[in-house]
Amino acid sequence: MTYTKSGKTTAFIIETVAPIFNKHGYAATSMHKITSATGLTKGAIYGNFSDKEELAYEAFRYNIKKVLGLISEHINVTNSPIKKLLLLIEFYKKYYELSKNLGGCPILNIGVDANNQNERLLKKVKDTISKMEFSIMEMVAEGMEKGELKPDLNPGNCAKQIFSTIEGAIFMTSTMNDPKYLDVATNSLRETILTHWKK
Amino acid sequence: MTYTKSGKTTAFIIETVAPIFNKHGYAATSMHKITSATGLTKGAIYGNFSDKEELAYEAFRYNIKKVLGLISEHINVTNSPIKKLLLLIEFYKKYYELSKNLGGCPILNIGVDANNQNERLLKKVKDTISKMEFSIMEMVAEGMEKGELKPDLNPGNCAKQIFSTIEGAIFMTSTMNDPKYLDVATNSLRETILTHWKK
DNA sequence: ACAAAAATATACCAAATGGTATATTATTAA
DNA sequence: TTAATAATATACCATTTGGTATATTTTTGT
Repeated sequence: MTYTKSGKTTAFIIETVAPIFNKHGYAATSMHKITSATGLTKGAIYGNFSDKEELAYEAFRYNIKKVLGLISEHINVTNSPIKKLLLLIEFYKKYYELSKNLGGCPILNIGVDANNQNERLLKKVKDTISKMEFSIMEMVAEGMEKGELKPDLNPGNCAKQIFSTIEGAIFMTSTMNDPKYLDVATNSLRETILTHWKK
Repeated sequence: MTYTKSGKTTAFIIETVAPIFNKHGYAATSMHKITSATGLTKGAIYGNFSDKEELAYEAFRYNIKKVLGLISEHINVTNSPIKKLLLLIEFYKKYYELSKNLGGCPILNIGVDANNQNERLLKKVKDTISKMEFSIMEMVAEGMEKGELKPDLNPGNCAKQIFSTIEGAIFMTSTMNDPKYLDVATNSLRETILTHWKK
């Protein structure tokens, strides 16, 4: 087998740098931090990425891919839409621990950091949010079709409520360093689904 | 009358600089931005503030004072705790417009920005959140005492839920540039209060 | 094993960074 | 009005910033 190095360093840099950008934001992440964290020189970094912005962009993509992967994994054990919704909410109960590895929630951190600062990154955050919101919306809609959920729900609003509530709890929990907020929020969402949305 | 200039420039600098720090964060707000925005020189800035951090700190304090002032103003037209809660929620319906002047929500923006970056600023954010949460908790507790709210509520959890939900909606609305999230969140909170918390 | 190509390190750059010492200008109280 | 004082401007500083040209090393296909 012809061992190929191509792409390996690129991936290593992204992995290493992803939590740094996520934790400290774009402006506060210097090239020096990046070289010292990776143990590589600027030559290596700029040989693999055109500039700091591309690095930040790829770092965000990496983090999102990771989170979305874990979510699908956790959710796709059932075909029932309502069960999927409940599993999604359950996923975020343990999200505080997970997000510590990532350096926080990428959507929240980069969303705030890139706003009014980096158009391209902000667009990527927006696209990610839209995508996740759409997935939740589909679950609700499918739940209505299958008769699991009440027929008078607004799937778009439900999706907005779920995602917005979760992001708020993530912000509070990570700012206050207290998992209680995620607890309260996920409990409240579960109650809403079971006692008001469920048919 | 002996006109005194003392403190006037200090106040002017804070006012001018507050939305900048709020919008761009600490690291991305350079002293150059500050001097060009105020039309003053570094001499004037450093004559009034010891360093950049103090400026950022005072800027946050200024923004918070502004927001808290508007909230009290909006809420303190009644003595009924439940009405106060509903007015609080109503206040955030129009918060998107308001926050544009401030350069976003200071609690959200500085909370995320200062996390893992600036201990002193983060502490101030935490204190502010605790304070606001405590106020909400008191409203709920008083509502229970006065018989406006059901007696089996957990005031601390209620406060966490309200504040957390609102911050999430602010994040989503300002990131997606769509007031819909604040709409959905405030409607949902109002419903919860009126149909589940109200006696 | 070897030449070509790809990846990385070194040494540098101009510009920007936060901050300061000192000169200059405004303001103050007498 | 004037001398003292407070506030601001100017000119400077060392350090750090993101980035690059080029030299060196590694990896690759043969």
